[in-house]
Amino acid sequence: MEVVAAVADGAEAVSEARRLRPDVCLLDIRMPKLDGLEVTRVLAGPGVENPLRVVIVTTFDLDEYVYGALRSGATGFLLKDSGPTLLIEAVRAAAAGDALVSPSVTVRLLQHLAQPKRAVPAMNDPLTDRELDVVRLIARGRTNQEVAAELFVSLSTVKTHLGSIFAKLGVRNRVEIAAWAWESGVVS
Amino acid sequence: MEVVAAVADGAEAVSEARRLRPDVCLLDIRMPKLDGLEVTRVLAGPGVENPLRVVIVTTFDLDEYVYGALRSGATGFLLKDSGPTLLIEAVRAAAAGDALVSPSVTVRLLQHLAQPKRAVPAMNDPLTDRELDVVRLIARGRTNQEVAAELFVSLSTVKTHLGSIFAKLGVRNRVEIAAWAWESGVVS
DNA sequence: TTCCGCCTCGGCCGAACGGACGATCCCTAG
DNA sequence: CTAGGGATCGTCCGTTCGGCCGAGGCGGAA
Repeated sequence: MEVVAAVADGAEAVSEARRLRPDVCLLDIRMPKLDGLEVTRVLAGPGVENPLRVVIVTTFDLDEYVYGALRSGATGFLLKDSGPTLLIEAVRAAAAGDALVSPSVTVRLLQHLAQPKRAVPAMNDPLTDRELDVVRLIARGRTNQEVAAELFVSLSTVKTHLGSIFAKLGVRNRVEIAAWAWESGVVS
Repeated sequence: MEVVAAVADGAEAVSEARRLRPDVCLLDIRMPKLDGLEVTRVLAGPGVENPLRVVIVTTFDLDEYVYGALRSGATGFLLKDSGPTLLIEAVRAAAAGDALVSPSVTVRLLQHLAQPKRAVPAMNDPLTDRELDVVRLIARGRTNQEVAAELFVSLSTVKTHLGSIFAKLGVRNRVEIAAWAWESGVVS
C-alpha cells in the first residue's frame, strides 16, 4: 500500500487523481472548492468511463451524506472513529472492487432495507404457502385463469384461495393484494 | 472476548443462546434441524422482546440469503473468506449494536440502493398528468367508480384514460398498471 | 384558421371478477 | 377415532372490467 498523493481541496483531488490514477481514493466530504460528493461523481459517478474506487472518510454520518455518497459512486463510507483496522480493510476492499461501510452506518442502511416488512398493519392470520403462490402471481398481473394454469389447478381453486386472501388481508380486490405484496416485500 | 458455547445444530443454538444469553451469536446458514435464518428469526427477529445480536457467517453469498438474513434481524453478514480481522470487527460492531457486512456483499447491497431508479423498460410515450392521477389511484386499489368520484369526472372518462394507459405502457390489466407504478416509483 | 393533442363524456357487449354456497380428499393433533 | 385445517373442485349470480365505437370542448402550434 503506497500513498501517491495528498491534496488540500476537491479541485486538486480531481486533477491529481486523473494524473496518477490511484487504485483507491480516500475523500473527505467537507472540502474547499469542490464537495467530496461532487469529486466522487466526477471520478466514479455513473457514466464515467474508467471509474476510480472512492472511499469516503468523514466525521459526518448524516443520512443525506451516506445516500448521496453511495449514489455518487462511492465504494466505501467510513467514519473517522472507525479505527485503523477498518480503514485498511476498506482500502483493500475498494481495491478489490468491493465496498466496506462503517458498522454504525451499516446498521441504519440495514434498517432501511429490512423495514419495508412491518410497515404493513400487521398480520394476525398469516397466509399459507399456497396462498402466497397466488399472491405472487396476482401481483404480477396474471388473471385468475393464468394463475390456475401456472399452478396446475382449476379456476375454482384459485378463486377459493383469493377469497381466503381477501379475508385475511382485509382487502377488497386484486389490486390491493398487489399493493400489499409490493409493500410487504413478497414481490420485488 | 469469550466463547461461551459452541453447538452443532440450529435447535441447540436456540436453547443455548436462550440459556446463556451471549452478547453476540455467530451463526452459519446451513445447519441441521434448524436453518440459520430461522434461528435468527427466533433470537433476533421482529417481535422478539430481548433480541440477541446475530452475525451470520457463511460461505453462501446468494442474494436470497443476504436479504433473508437481514430481514430476519441479523446485525451482520460475513463470508468465510473475510479473514479474521473482519470477523473480530464484526463481533465488536455487533456487540455495540452496529452491523458489519462483508465487502463483497456490501457492494451488491449498495448497487441495489443506488439504482432504485430506471429499472423500467423505458417509456417511448410518456403518460400525461391526468393519466398519472389515474395510475396512482388504480395502484392503490381503487375501482373505476371510485377513481371517477375522487377525480370529479365520469366513469367513462376514467375508462378512456385507462385505455390510453394500457396502450402506452403495453399492459393488459389494471394490476400490471399497479406493478408498473410500484416499480417505477410513481407510488411508494 | 386549421390542425392536433388532451380531457371530457356516452353506449354497447363479452369476458373477467368476486361472493356465497356446498363438496371431497388428505394430513395432523388431540 | 374424531375434529380441524388446508387444498382441491363445482355452480350460480350480480358486478366490474376492458374493448370498441363515436362525440364535443379547449388550448397551443403550424
